[in-house]
Amino acid sequence: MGQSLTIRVDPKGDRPPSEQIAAQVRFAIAAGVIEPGARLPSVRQLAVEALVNPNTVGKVWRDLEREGVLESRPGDGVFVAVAAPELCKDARDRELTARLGAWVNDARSAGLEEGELRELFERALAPRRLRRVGERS
Amino acid sequence: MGQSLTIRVDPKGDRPPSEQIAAQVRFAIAAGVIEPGARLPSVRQLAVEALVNPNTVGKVWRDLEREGVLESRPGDGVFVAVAAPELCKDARDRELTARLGAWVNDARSAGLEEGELRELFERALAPRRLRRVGERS
DNA sequence: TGGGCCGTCCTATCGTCCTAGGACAGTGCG
DNA sequence: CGCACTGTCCTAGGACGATAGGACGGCCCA
Repeated sequence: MGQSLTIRVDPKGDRPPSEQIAAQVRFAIAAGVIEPGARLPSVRQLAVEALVNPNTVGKVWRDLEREGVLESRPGDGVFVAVAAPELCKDARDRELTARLGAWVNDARSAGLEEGELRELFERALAPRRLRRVGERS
Repeated sequence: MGQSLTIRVDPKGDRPPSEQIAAQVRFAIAAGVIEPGARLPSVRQLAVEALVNPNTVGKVWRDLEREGVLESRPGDGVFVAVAAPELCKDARDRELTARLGAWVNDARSAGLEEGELRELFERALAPRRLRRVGERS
């Protein structure tokens, strides 16, 4: 319980660091890893951990406050809002649905049939099983 | 048959226009919509259709030629290479697998169980059916 | 041969995002 | 009170991609 939250940022990912951080925070709240009233790492502290600029973290905190997910108390810290879980679950479902819809759309336009989509999905669900032939379970 | 290829670019999408065009071309080749030897739209022509800069299209043609997908004959046009379908199918499968893997990873970190993942997947496969609650199965 | 189309290349400019470093006011605690 | 910590704000700069406009040589066909 010491570390309630671990943020990982890939500086050369296809999505900017600020969005990566925001998405991870939203998902953590939706999953119940962080609960309303909980305090988040400070701008400078998380900046060191995630290897980003303090301004980048500050921007995320500000954006999430405008969404109603966080409550910022200058001089004290930022905290998870009461309505945050509901908001984040909605946002999570919307984002996951949109991404999966785009994936299905792209896969179909690339000539894959429904059976192949299902096969890829099953493989993605169980990446540990049926990896190679002779592998310890 | 008149229009062998229609490229759509969303200027404010999360991915840059050049990558959107390259992905659509690769997918079209993988799907068999365009076959080896076929001629692609000219840099200037596609630039007008897709509402992008000719330099952007030129960059895509050059990148895809370095991949071995296209063959550029200056003064004549760019054409689908013989080995392109194989290359594009591999690239397509790798990209779709990676994207779906990332999706499953994110969905799990957001607190969703395997059953919920399957439900979202079924819904994405059949967006027309089971829209609302009270519907015959 | 000449005109039109082709891909390529060049320089310059713009917008967006992250980085960098500093300054400020508010809060909590000893 | 005084100090450490908090979020916020400001200016400046760089990286990256797209845009803009032009110039070059190659290819096809009348």
